[in-house]
This record gives sequence, C-alpha cells and structure tokens, in this order.
Amino acid sequence: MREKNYPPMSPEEQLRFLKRGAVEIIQEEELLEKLRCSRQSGEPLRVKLGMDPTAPDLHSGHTVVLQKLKHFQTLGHQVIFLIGDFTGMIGDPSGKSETRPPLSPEEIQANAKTYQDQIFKILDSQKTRIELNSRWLGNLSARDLILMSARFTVAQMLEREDFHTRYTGQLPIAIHEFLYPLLQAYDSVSLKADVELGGTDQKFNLLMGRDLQRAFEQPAQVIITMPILEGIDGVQKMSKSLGNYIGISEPPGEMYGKLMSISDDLMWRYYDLLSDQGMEELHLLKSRVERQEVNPRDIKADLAAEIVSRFHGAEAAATARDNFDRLFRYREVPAEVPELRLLWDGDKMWLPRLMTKAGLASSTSEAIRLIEQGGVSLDGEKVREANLELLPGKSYLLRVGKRRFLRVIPVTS
RNA sequence: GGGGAGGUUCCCGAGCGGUCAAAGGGAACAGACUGUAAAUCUGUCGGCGCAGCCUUCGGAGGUUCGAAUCCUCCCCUCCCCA
Repeated sequence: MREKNYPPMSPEEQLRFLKRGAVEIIQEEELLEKLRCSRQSGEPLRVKLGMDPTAPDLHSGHTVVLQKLKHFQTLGHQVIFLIGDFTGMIGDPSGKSETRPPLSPEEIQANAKTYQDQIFKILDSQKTRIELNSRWLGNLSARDLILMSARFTVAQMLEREDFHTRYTGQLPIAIHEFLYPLLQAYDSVSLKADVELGGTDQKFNLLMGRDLQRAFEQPAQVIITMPILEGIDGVQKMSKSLGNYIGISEPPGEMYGKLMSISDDLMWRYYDLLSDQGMEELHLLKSRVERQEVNPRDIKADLAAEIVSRFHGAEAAATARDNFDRLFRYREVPAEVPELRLLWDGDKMWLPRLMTKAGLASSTSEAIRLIEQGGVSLDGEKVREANLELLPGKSYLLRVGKRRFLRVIPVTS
C-alpha cells in the first residue's frame, strides 16, 4: 500500500512523472537526454538532494522535495541524500535577511543523526546513498578554495536576490556567506551529480553547481526546483521558527489535527504538494467540492489520513481520525484519555493547584483564568468557580479547552 | 580611530520622573459561531489562595518621597566617516 509499483517507464513517461509539482526544470531537454542515456546504458542517474542539519526536525515543507527524490528512487535512479554537516557550520544565507548563527559540531552531528532517522520514513533506506560533505570539504585547502572562488565574481554573487537586497539595503554580508554557494556547487562536482533538487529559494546555488561542474569539465547537472510550502497559517513559508509547521516525527494525533486546521484553500495546495493523489483525481475532487457534492471537511480528512499514514501507518491514521471526530464533530471524550497518578497526601486540594500539578496550566494564575473563561470542565461539567476544593479518594476527568484531557488518579505515599 | 542610533514583557514595537505590569500589532490561549482546530467576533495574555501584594523594561551602582523613564560605569547590536 505504501509502495506503489510503477511499471518500467519510457524516458518520456519518466519526464512527465517527474515534472509533477516542479516549478522549474533547467533544462528539460537535458533531463530527457540524460534519462535516455540512462535507459540505454542501464546506468541510473545520480540524483542529489542536500540539506544542512541546522534543525533537529524535518517538517512537511522538506517532504515536498523529499517526495520528488523518492520519485527518482521509484524510477530506479541512484538517490543521494547529502547531509551538509560541513556547510551547516557556515549556514546557508539563502532567502535570509541576516547572517545565520553558526552551529557547533556537536549540534550538527546530533541533527544529522535525526535527519537519517526521519528521511527513511519517505525514502527506501536500502537504496539511498547518504553522504556527508565534510568528507570532501573538510580536506579542501585554502588554495583549492581560492582557485574555486576565482571562477566567480562579486557581481555574480550580488545577482542573487537576498544578497542584492542586503547589499543595497546596507545590511551586512559576511564574506563566508559568499562561499556557501561555492561549496554547495563543489558538492555536485564531488558527487558528479546528474540532477540536483532543491526549493525555489535554492535556484542560485543549484545553478552555481552547473557552472562549477562545467569548470571542472563535467557535464552540467540538471536542476529541478520545487515550490516552497506554506505553513499551516497559509501565509508564510513553513518553518520551525515561525511555529507553523507539521513535523515529520510528530505524534499522529497532532499531525492529523494540524492538517485539519488548515483552510480549505490551503488544503488544495497541500494536496498538490504533499499527496500522492494523481492530478486527474484531484481535478475531479475539486470540481465535486465546487458543486457541493461532497463536504470539504471529508476531503481534508482524507488528506490528513494519507499524510499521517505515510509516517505512522494506516492504523494510527484511523485512530487519529476517530479521535478527531469524537472531539470536534461530536464533542465527546476521546477513546483514550491520558492518565496521571498524582501524589495526593493532604485532604483537600484547590482546583487551580491541581491543574498546575497536572501540567494543565503553567501557573495558578493561568488556571484561574482558564476557569473564569469557561474553559475547564471536571467530570464532564463546566467549572464556574475557581475556588473549588477537591478531595482525594476518587479519580477526576479534567478537560481544559477543547482538546486537552487528563484523568487524574490520586495516590497516597 | 572618530561620530551617531539603539537594547522594553514570546516576537515586533510605543513609552522617556508618578495615573506603567507598561499603548498598538502579531503569536498563543479561552469562549461564541461553524462543515473541521479556517475566516469572523469577544475575552485573556508576569507571578502569588489575587479588590491586595511581589518581581520585571541589557547588567551593576546612584539621584529622588517615587525611575522603564535622570546620572555614572560596564556589556552587546547596528549605521556613517576614516
């Protein structure tokens, strides 16, 4: 179910398959030519995707381009996932309005490790080649670096939008930031990449790879850019720092809920970029929603289920869906409520204190606020009075807001 | 090296001796509405058993009945000139 079986495709069919969702392919004819050569020689294409381990968690935004990599893998090509452990120490300035803070080698290592765990939820670990660019960049001498730098000019660097913006806006550009695209390009040289994937914000760096490969008398890689996914707010790009992301390793319930919270408009965008649904099916779905033949909520639920099952399996997705429906459609208590055994020695306990002890509020002030706003219920009944004293001896079902449930079981020492 | 601007509550950003736990916006949280946790509207948004009190405005001191606001020193960021 998770693994679709694609019949061997002709180069033309492969191209059509690979074009789905891509913003730009430079150059399309080159790609077709490479696919043909590959078919003829039986030699798979080397397809590179690089990511800097600058954050411990990957999110759905990253999966857009990972899915594309997966497509190549499905077609039998050699997929190389490059972890930029060396470049990560520089920090990619792409799309940034300021210099990134450098990460320590320890952080880089830890992040690189979690990346490997996460990408194999999408890619086939048996068929994926993992590379760390410190392997070749770490041995690069100052001489090598200077010779490489000599192939490009400051004016070329300033063509890039973010550099240009900063330069004209009198914002600082550190010298090392100019070196980043160069090193990324050198990765392509080292790997003799046939294709490199990246987000649209990577276009400049990807193009540098082509230039540098030519300088090293290699055939230039084809580059494929993928759209940058909007976060669940539907406005800004998905990123951890903006808090509008869906993490790959998030628990199924969270993932499902976040997907259900997106707007109907955004849903189609997500379908486009994250789902495996074919284009034809999507068009059909869209028109059915427009004609009000189906409830968009159900379409969204299908999307959520598809994504959740990709990372957690079909069963977890079904449970998540069930819980969501109970909670938000029928306003019921979820099937499984987390339990907390709480040491409760004295006799009476003030409700706000219980809430903070149970982790349902960060302070008694907050607990009181929640109660006064009508956001707390105890054993199914809304609490109206913050000055409520509870006795141990029985367990309590606490609900805070719409979705936080906890059964508190008093324990004596 | 010289000159200038600035560091405020999660973020942006006002305040520039008392009426400041600090405007406004964003985020977040709660409530209403609903087809879903969208949109919209309302409320909350430092802590404390809370009509009161305590701790916050880069750090340390000081002036004052009283300081985020004035003074001194220090730390940090940015800009301009060289």
